[in-house]
Amino acid sequence: MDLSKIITNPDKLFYPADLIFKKDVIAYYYLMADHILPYISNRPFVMNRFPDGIAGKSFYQKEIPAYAPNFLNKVAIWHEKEKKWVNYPYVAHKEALLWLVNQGVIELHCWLSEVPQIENPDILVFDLDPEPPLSFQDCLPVALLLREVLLKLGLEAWPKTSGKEGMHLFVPIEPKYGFKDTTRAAFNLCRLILKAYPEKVTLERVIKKRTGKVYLDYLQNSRGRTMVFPYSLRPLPKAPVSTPLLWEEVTKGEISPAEFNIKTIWERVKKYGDLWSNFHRRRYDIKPLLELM
DNA sequence: GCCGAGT
DNA sequence: ACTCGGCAACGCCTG
DNA sequence: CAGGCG
Ligand SMILES: [Mn+2]
Ligand SMILES: [Mn+2]
Repeated sequence: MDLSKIITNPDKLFYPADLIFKKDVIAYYYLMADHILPYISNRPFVMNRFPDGIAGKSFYQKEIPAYAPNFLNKVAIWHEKEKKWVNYPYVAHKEALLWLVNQGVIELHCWLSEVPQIENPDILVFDLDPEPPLSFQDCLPVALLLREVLLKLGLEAWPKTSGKEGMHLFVPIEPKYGFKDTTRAAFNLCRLILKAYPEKVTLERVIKKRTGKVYLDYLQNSRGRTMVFPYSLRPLPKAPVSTPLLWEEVTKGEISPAEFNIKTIWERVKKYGDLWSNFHRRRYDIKPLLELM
């Protein structure tokens, strides 16, 4: 791979307050690629682009640019409302990832399904969004209860920080259901959590009704929605990283998401490697969740 | 980051 | 030669 | 139905 053919403007300032340059973002993804690719490979990718850094104008882009190189793959996805096909890029190797990063992509936003089975998600997600002034700490007991119930039903959840204040649990599933099924499965479990923790969580879609609660955003499992994937940088001061966690850390609660960032993450990766390295060893059937009534 | 339309 | 706008809807839920 | 939401 010839980086000099892929990278432009390496000295552009991307995180002004932290003196983090475009070349630092490129280097981060170059060095982290082996930990990232197992999770994002072959997933339809939505580009959230910051060509002038996090303080500049940003935009989302689904359609792969006409000028993209052949080594960036694409997949046509039907958009029902617009009645048209949209060609999404998907990453299959490091070179493709770095090309996207050079385009100003800072965050890794991917579908929960993989090519070619794009209509069958292989991840079920539990998206914990603490409504301010709640914070990451308030997600912890909710995440633990989710894990406990999932284990009782025979499913395994993998925790990470979102990089902001929230938390994500990913459950690897067999890609044999549709998005409506996985969304229903997530809803069923979230409804159970609401029953157990009515003071802590909410399923309300109207923001004004969420005050003081953690929003369990089960709709994040719908078709066309994306999630931030493991080891994604976030476009926030200090360049926080969406960081895989030990359940022991979730239990102890002595961590905060801001401590995992582009500068500090390497010490953690050296100590633990990829904490999700066994994520793909087993996939689960969501049937027990569909039967929760 | 790059293209294309307008000036 | 230069500037400037565009680059994203999807699909669900609520009232 | 229009509008909110992520
Ligand atoms: Mn979230
Ligand atoms: Mn959310």
